[in-house]
Amino acid sequence: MDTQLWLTQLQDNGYRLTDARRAVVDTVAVSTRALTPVEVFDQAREQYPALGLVTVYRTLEKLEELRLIQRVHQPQGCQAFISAREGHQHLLLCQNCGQATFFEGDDLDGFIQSVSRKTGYQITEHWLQLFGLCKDCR
Amino acid sequence: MDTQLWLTQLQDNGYRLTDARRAVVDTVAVSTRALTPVEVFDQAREQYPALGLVTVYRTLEKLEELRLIQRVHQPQGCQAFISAREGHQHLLLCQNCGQATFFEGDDLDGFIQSVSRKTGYQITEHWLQLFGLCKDCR
DNA sequence: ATTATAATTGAAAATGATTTTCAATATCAT
DNA sequence: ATGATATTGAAAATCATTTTCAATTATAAT
Repeated sequence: MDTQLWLTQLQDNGYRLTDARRAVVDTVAVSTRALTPVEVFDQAREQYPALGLVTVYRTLEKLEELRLIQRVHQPQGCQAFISAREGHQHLLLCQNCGQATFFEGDDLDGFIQSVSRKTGYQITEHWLQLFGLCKDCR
Repeated sequence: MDTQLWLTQLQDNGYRLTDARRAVVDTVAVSTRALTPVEVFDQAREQYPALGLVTVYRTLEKLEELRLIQRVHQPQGCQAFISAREGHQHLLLCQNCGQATFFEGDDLDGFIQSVSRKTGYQITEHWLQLFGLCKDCR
């Protein structure tokens, strides 16, 4: 997956490669679901049992800063993270299994311009997120 | 504003009307910005100084349950609430002053259907939020 | 109006998530 | 190999939210 890329990115930005970080990176890079810090902690400890929860928080912070992961907002909470995509992509989340799928969405431009005209706002960013049931859960 | 409506709604749902609740309702119903529990607490205490923060949390919980307010998700955090609109509306937030403006957005149907077709998901809900600068701040 | 009952209150304590501090350890450039 | 320094995990601190509880208050029944 992106594991190797992420490790390289960390190193290129002056961060050191450690077993703790490798375990966190391996866990998050591979997941198709958004994971909370504690979920990352539990899964990553299978690979590196000495891992501390604090290190999970610190590593997630760095990965977010490098835009390799992104925070996922959901009705149940907003602490989960998932591997990010290049460019402008939106998320589609399965309400049953948590499966996350990205999709492109810049067909919105016309719509956004019309909202801008009507409201007088200068619009610089948008969040679009879809919820439903994935192929397997529907 | 919606103050009276909200109080009636609370009462109709078996909740009692108290000075503490009136202060919270007055504060949130009138605000054009999303407010965090502590912001509500501070503002509402100007009207009812004996108010406790716990009561703010409890009242916000009830207002959300009655769908009179809704939680606002932002990059800086997701603890703020704002007066909700009837029907399906989306939020436009000013990144400078926090001003919130609602807009209608169901022109998305075609787009959502196309994503559904491509991904195999049955899509039941969507979140769209725009960020930018309001008329006054741009 | 008075009363009885049950909801509501605020304070304090408990919980849960995240951040900071710190001494020990591990990475990596030399 | 060595040394400078980033990183670690544990414990403590902080911050947001929830729970507990005895006192108070709104309201329905009288």
